[in-house]
Amino acid sequence: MLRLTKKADYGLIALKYLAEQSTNGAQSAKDIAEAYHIPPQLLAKILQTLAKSGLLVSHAGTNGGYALARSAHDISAFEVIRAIDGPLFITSCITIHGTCDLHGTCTIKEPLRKVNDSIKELLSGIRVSDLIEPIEDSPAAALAGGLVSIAL
Amino acid sequence: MLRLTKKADYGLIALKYLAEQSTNGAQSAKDIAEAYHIPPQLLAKILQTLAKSGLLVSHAGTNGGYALARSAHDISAFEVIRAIDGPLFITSCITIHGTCDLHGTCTIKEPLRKVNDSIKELLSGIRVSDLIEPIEDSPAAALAGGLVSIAL
DNA sequence: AGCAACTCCGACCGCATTGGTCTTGCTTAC
DNA sequence: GTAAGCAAGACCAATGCGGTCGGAGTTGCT
Repeated sequence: MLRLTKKADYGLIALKYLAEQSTNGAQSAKDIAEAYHIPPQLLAKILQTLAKSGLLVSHAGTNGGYALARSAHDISAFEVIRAIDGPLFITSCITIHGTCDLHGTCTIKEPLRKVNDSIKELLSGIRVSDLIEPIEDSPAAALAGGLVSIAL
Repeated sequence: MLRLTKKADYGLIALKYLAEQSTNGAQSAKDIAEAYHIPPQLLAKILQTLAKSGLLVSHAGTNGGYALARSAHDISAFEVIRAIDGPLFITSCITIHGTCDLHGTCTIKEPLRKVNDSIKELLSGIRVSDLIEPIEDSPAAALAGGLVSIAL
């Protein structure tokens, strides 16, 4: 259920790495890939996508590479996932056009949309900076954006 | 992002229908399929899966069909989705064996697992019975299981 | 300025999964 | 016995994910 793609995984890992190494200037796709044993060319493509989305800035040439466009604290996991996987939704009922392909007889669309929004808020509350420090369960809870309510 | 399969959609729709028609005895797969313009044979396969998972009871023969095994109030959306789509997880890092394929260097596994659990709780709080009545935003909020907290 | 190394960038491809169909066999009610 | 309905399996097409390849542009060094 609810699988997000490997690309999104890689993207998050890369962003975390870039956040950690932000003082060392730009990091090349190859370096990041080697650090985590990720297929280099695949990661390169992911980073390109993120750069096109404005989350990263790219710098070509020798000693070039990628760097965060914003502070790690201002980039949410939701933005990253949406940039990579596209604006997909929890259910096929909810398309980009908002229309349901079930001839208007789909009756579970609205409840699922609420779930969709809740998940969206959930992910929006998670920042790249939150991924860095080792997890401290209790105190980080407040930091993470706290509570997400679901109203059916 | 976070798409759940069309099969799960169909399954939820069918369960909602069965909950509504629970007083009329068993409903055949064909009837449900026609009511919502769903491919009959596909829905049949989905209902078989749900029956095998113990969420539905099947009754063969004339006037046979499917009925809810439990009260609509006791079946959560999470159970339905898991029964149909299997025990998949939000990220490829979290496999059934709990091992990460990134050679132990995956550093975002733990945060994402928390997200995974939160979504699981979110869906567990939604019952089939909640899908039936038209959405009343405010009062239903409390009914739906209330608040899901995420601790990073 | 010219060269060479480095890095980004876009197009391309195989394969797994999903959505959907067909066929056959078994069970039950009338 | 027959018709209605479930059960179960193989089978097929398409979408999209994961991964690869070659090219174009930029930078630093001499």
